[in-house]
Amino acid sequence: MYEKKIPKDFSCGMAILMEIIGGKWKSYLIYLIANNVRRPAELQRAIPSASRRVLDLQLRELEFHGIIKRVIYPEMPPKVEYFMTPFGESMLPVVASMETWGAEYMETFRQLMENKQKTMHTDGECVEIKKDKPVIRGRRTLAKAV
Amino acid sequence: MYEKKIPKDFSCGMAILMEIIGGKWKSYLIYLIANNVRRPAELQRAIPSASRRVLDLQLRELEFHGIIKRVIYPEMPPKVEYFMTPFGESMLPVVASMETWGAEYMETFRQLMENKQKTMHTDGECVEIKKDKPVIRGRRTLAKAV
DNA sequence: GAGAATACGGAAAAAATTATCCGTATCCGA
DNA sequence: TCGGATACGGATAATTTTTTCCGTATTCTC
Repeated sequence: MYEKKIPKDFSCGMAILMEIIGGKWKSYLIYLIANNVRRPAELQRAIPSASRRVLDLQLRELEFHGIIKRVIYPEMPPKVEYFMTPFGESMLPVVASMETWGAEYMETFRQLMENKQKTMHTDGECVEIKKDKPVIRGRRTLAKAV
Repeated sequence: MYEKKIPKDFSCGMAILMEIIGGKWKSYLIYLIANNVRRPAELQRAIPSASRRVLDLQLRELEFHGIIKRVIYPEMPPKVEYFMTPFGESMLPVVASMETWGAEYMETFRQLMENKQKTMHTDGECVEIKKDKPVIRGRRTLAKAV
């Protein structure tokens, strides 16, 4: 594993949760494994936009953190399956609530971002913005304004 | 803001939530602001391990994502306050559940990590590990074992 | 026997995030 | 008038994460 240089401080709950599910695909992996998608190749097919390598790495980390368990069947061709540990299962409600919130506010979020886009790329007239943003944003402008 | 090169896909709830609170200190900031720590300097004092710069950046992003609102009082010396937006408040229960889970399992997690440490740095005898890990971990070993 | 599937790892490049250090400006108090 | 408080931004370095591309090995099918 990559050797970290900046020590981490796990004195608060969020830090721990983030350490565990912070990776780009980890929450997907947890979700999938909890829903019986167990084998590496299946997981890769389920998340095609992720490279095989990262999924591997993140699965290792989830295993390292005690969230999932890797079971190897000594067969040929190789067979591996992942299972949630009890510790991992304990976090499913949290993951679910995160997913639920995100899904519920997906539209809100998208529309918000769309509006930003508009006001950011329109070089012609971003009137409302020009009205207050400079005053709000710039230090210099504020100074002048006062 | 840093211009991203890999487009993001917000088709799932987790991705949205992560986009919003993924930053290193964002959840702290949300927590603090929701608990009436409003002014930039206060926030910085509350999170001394974070550099001023990152907090600024992450506050900008939270504002950009519609989670908090920045209110400028045109005074001298400068005064700024952050407030949760309704959208931001809607995510407080989720943040709370994340924090709660993390706090609840903090000890579990720490002990787990401690054990890993032991088995990783003991060069003398990590007997249990040697018994099964190599078989589990290495491809080659498995091949031989079969 | 070539090519698919299974599973995995190393090395290096690319991308993203965070840290560090510099600067701006005003005001207040010693 | 100097140091500290307020608040902020640019540029660059360091760190971390993710991607890409290479390789290993076995078995089964065509």
